[in-house]
Parts: sequence; C-alpha cells; structure tokens
Amino acid sequence: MLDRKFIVSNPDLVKQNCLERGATCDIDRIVELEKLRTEKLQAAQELNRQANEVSQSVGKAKDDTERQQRVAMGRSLRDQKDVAQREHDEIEVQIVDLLLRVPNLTHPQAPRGGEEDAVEVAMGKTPIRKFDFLPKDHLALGQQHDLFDFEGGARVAGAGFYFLKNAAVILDLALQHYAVSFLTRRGYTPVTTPDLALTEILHGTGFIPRGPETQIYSIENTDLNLVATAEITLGGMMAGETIAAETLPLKFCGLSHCFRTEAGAAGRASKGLYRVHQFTKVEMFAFTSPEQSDAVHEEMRGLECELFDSLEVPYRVIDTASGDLGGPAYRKYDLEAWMPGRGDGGQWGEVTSTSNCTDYQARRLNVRSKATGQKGTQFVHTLNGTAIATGRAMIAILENHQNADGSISVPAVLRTLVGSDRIG
RNA sequence: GGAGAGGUGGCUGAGUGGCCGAAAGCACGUCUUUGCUAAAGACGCGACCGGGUAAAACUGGUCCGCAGGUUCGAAUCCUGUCCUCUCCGCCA
Repeated sequence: MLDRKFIVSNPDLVKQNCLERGATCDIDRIVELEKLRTEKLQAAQELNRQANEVSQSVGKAKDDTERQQRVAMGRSLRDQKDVAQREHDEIEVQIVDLLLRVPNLTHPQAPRGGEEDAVEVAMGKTPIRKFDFLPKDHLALGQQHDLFDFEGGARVAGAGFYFLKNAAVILDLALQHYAVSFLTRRGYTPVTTPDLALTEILHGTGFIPRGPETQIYSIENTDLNLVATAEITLGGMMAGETIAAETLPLKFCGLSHCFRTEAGAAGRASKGLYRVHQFTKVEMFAFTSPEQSDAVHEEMRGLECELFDSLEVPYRVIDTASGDLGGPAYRKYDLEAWMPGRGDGGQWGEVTSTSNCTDYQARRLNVRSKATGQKGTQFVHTLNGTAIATGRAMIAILENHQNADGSISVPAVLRTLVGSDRIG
C-alpha cells in the first residue's frame, strides 16, 4: 500500500506510475475521498470533544434539573458524533479498497514496459553446454531413474501434484540443506515457517486470496490459507511490531512448502515439475531501513547468482520491466536458468526472483522501526528473494548435468549431501 | 478436546463507573552533590492520528489483548473472540 499522503500530494506522479505498471487505479477518486474523510474525521473529533466536555460537567451540575439537561445534551452530541464517525468509516473502507489496487512506485532504473521489455543484466558463470547427444528433458530422466510419480500424485490430490521418489528425494533434501547452510553462513537466520497464514497477513504482503484469478488455496470455514511462498509468513512474522532501528537489517532464510492454484495458467508451457501446485522453497527475507534496501536487494541477487553458479547451472539475470512487477515490488530481478529439455532445444525458465518491496508491505503489515532515544517511527523496507525452489532447481540440475547414458552428475557442492557423485 | 487462571505503559505491577493516560517500583533522560570501575537527591519520562509552528511552544482526539454492547461518562459492568499460563486427556 502506498502512503495516502504521498498520493494526495503527488497525484500525477502516481498516475504515471500506474500507467507504466499497467494498473488501472482511480487516483483522483482517492484524493477526493481522502479530502472528504479528513473533513469527517475533524467533525467527529470536534463533536466528541464537546461530548467529553459535557460528560465532565455532569458531576458538577448544581441540581437535578441541570443534571438531566446535561445528560440529554451529552447523549445528543454522542449521537451526532456516531453519525459523523460512521460516515468517516464508510469513506475509509472505500479508500482502502481503492488503495489496495495501487501498485508500489517503481525504481527509477527499472526498465519500463511489459514482459518483453525486461532487460538482461548479467549471465551466470556456467556456459550453456553444447551436448554431443540429444539431451532429455527432466521427465524422461525421471522416468529412467524412477524419480517422479505424477500419476500417483494426480490420484491423491489431482493434476499438478506429484510424488518425488528415490534420488529425487535425496536431491530435494540436499538442495534445502545446502541453501539453508549457505545462507546461514552469510548472516541469514534460518527459520521454518507455518505453511498456512491468516488472510490478513496475505493482504499485508500483497496477495489476494479468493476471487477468480487467485493463486491462493484457502481453507474452508477458516481464515487460513496455504502459503504461496514463505515471503508471506516471514513478512507476517513481524506484523504490528516496532523493530529497534539499530538491529536492522533483519535477515532470514525461511523453509516452507508453497502452494499455488495456478488458476489461468492452463496452456502455458508447464511440463512436469515446472508448474505444479506444491513445491518446497528456501526463501530469503529481510526487514531493512529505507537506506539499506537497495544494497540488500543487490546482495540477494548476488547470493542467488552465487548459489546457481555453485550448482553449475547456466542462467541469465533479468531486470523485470515495470508492467510485469506485480503490486508490491519496487524492483525485481529474476534468475532464469537454461533448461535444455524445455521447449524445442532448450529454453530459459525462471528459477528465482528477488524483489525490493520498499515500505509497500510494511505499511499494510504495520512493521515499523524506531531508533532508541529518538521520537517517532518509520516503516521498514521489506525484501524477498528465492534462494532455491527445489522443483525448478532440480529440473535445471537434471537437464544440465545429464550424461549420454542418461545418468546425472551431481554438482560438486551437493555430493557430500547427496552421498554420491552421480545419479544412475 | 475438558477444567481453571490471566492479558494494563520498555519491564514488574496497582487500579471494580467520572478525581485514571493510568499508583508504586525498575529501567531510561536531564540536572545537582559527592566523586569515579560506585552512591544519593531533584525533576522529567508512553504511543498513535490530527490542528498549529520555520522548528518548537501550544492544542484536539484515540489507545489498558481485540471486536461489539450498556452509560451523559468504561481499564473498571455485559457479550463475543483471540492469545498466554496451569492441570487433565489425546497425539506426530
């Protein structure tokens, strides 16, 4: 959510930003309603003040008649206040409703435009491999080594669910362990998070459960939802808290399952493990001061690169264009790994994403910071970044590290964890 | 899941209808005295949203887990709800 005062004093800037983001928002209406709301607020406060005054005077009435008069007056003032307050509240609801649709501001250096305007800003250290045989896709490799059971998954939970089996389980665990240890060594506090979160927390982080296009599974008869990413729970972890400014940045790496309905995704390239309803992810998350967020964002991008370099997977880094940023992100980098078995002769496939959400989530979640000895608080900045989503990372590893006989070389950094240097 | 107790300021903890934004202690800040790996005293010290100011001063409102209700007036009474603790049961 954007600061409404900022919107009121910079309506044209915000409108331009909405345009670049491809978001339709009625900024003029917000400005108008906010003005109205302030008037109602002041009216309600004034009536309340008068009512308080009258209440105070009741005890000092000199006789019963005067007392009765004052009580009646107080009641009337309260009633008037209630009316003004109710009008105010109705306007407030309308404003918040409009405000929720206004996307975050955009980093000045982020490219403008849609998906096709994304800028490739870097390449990984591992070059794209020239195979002297026809590389298989991860499904074929999985079949050869009995790594996945999609039919069983569908029987149990429907299409888009799967069982991992045999070496895939070991690889999945190794990737989790590797990412968590890697980040712990770099100052990220490891946590496991709930896999469910309250609707309010989803809203705070900018996710919109329920509705036709939602990515979110909700639990019937409760206020709970399956999380689409640990970003939701990690952000929510500090909801309503005021953090001592000296302790910033707070950096976490969270391990969670991720659940996505993938509504509206039908038809998109989505063979096998690439687009599924459930996967496991190690996620970085940080609460920072406004001054720190750009640097921490670059740090997260750097860590993602280090991780995928160390896994010997070729990738490119994308600076996402304004129209493709979604609501909360101010700037977003994606790592796209080269997946030799994807499409016809290989394709880039997104494996990580890191966003600087500035104060957009913090405002809704009400996460502030306060410097000791100083007056006032400010909203923190929040950032998130995928360390490793095991499913997609596994696709990249299997497809890039396959050998002519269909065996798969385990990347050096995983060999101890996997307990072997090859699969098959 | 059952029974009970409780949620008050940074912390401990008083407060059962107006004199309570809230005693007292701790912590913290400023000052004074002594003087120096200490101690004593005085004063001050919550947050948030508004108005006001160059900034202050000043000023209105809200907040005692949360949401409702009763009342002219609620930390205090009523209802619901969440959370914490203890005991019992169950369980990975």
